[in-house]
Amino acid sequence: MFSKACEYGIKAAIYIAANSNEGKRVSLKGIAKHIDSPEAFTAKILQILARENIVTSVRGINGGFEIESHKLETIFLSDIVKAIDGDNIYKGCGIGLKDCNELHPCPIHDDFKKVRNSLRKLLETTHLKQLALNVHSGTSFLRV
Amino acid sequence: MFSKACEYGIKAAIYIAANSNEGKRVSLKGIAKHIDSPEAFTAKILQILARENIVTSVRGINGGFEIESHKLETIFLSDIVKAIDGDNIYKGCGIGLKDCNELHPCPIHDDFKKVRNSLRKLLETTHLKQLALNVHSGTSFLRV
DNA sequence: TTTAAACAGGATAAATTTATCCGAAATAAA
DNA sequence: TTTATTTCGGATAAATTTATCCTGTTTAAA
Repeated sequence: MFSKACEYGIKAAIYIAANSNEGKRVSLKGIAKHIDSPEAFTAKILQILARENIVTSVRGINGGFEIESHKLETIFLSDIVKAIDGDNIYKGCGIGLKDCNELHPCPIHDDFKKVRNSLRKLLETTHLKQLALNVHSGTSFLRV
Repeated sequence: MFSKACEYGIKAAIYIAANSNEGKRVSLKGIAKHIDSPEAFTAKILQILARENIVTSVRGINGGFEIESHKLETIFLSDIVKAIDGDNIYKGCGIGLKDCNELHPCPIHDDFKKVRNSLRKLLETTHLKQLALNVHSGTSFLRV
């Protein structure tokens, strides 16, 4: 569904969000450990999220990553997916046609439109705060 | 969503189905041309579909690929996707956790379950005959 | 029986994705 | 100011996916 990079990105963002919600900044090392991802690769992904202003990075001692708390409810999964994988997953044609649309549909166009739309809606309405709260309360988990 | 190989596989299967429905056998060359795919790579994918008894291959002059007509309504998109990409796309966890389930859900488990289920249902209820008929009638298209 | 058409499948190459390494830059604390 | 910590970002490597090539086998027709 999503690329590995995107999966790491989603997990990392949720972990950072859960901590930022408590005023805690977290380091790359801590993130990689908690979401069970390769450290250096995760660094690359966090750089993308930082460039896109999804997370804030701070260098030096006691540095790390955080998300401004007022942003927690305005960053949606779609923002993260779009930054890393692009939006083809919920916009493109199911069988990869360049020119697939209502007037010129591929054979599975109508069926896939529903799935893709429900995916898009989900990603565009799920923000980091709700995910972070679930993790924090122990309702859901980020690893194993 | 699907791998390139799987996209080619779906298109090829629909094209073969549309022709088999009219009693016509089609060659690799003809398939690749009509679905706009690389010939040698498409051959590999058709080998997979042949091994899985989804399509029948015939060697030699006038050979090619066909699908037994009685099978057209019993081969579903899920069979093709499963043969090429496996079923992780509509069974696995959205963020790649090994042990994600109701009792131990990832943060996006519930939301994704719906999308994945609708995808699974779609793939498991759409058979080749209906797709082939749409292509044949000009209601939908396989390329460009 | 010879020939040409067509798929099978192993080997290899190209492209992309995933992952690692390392020096540079920034920053807070000693 | 020095030092230790931590992210940044370029280079490189490993793994996977996508794509090509070539030889062998099958088959029908000449």
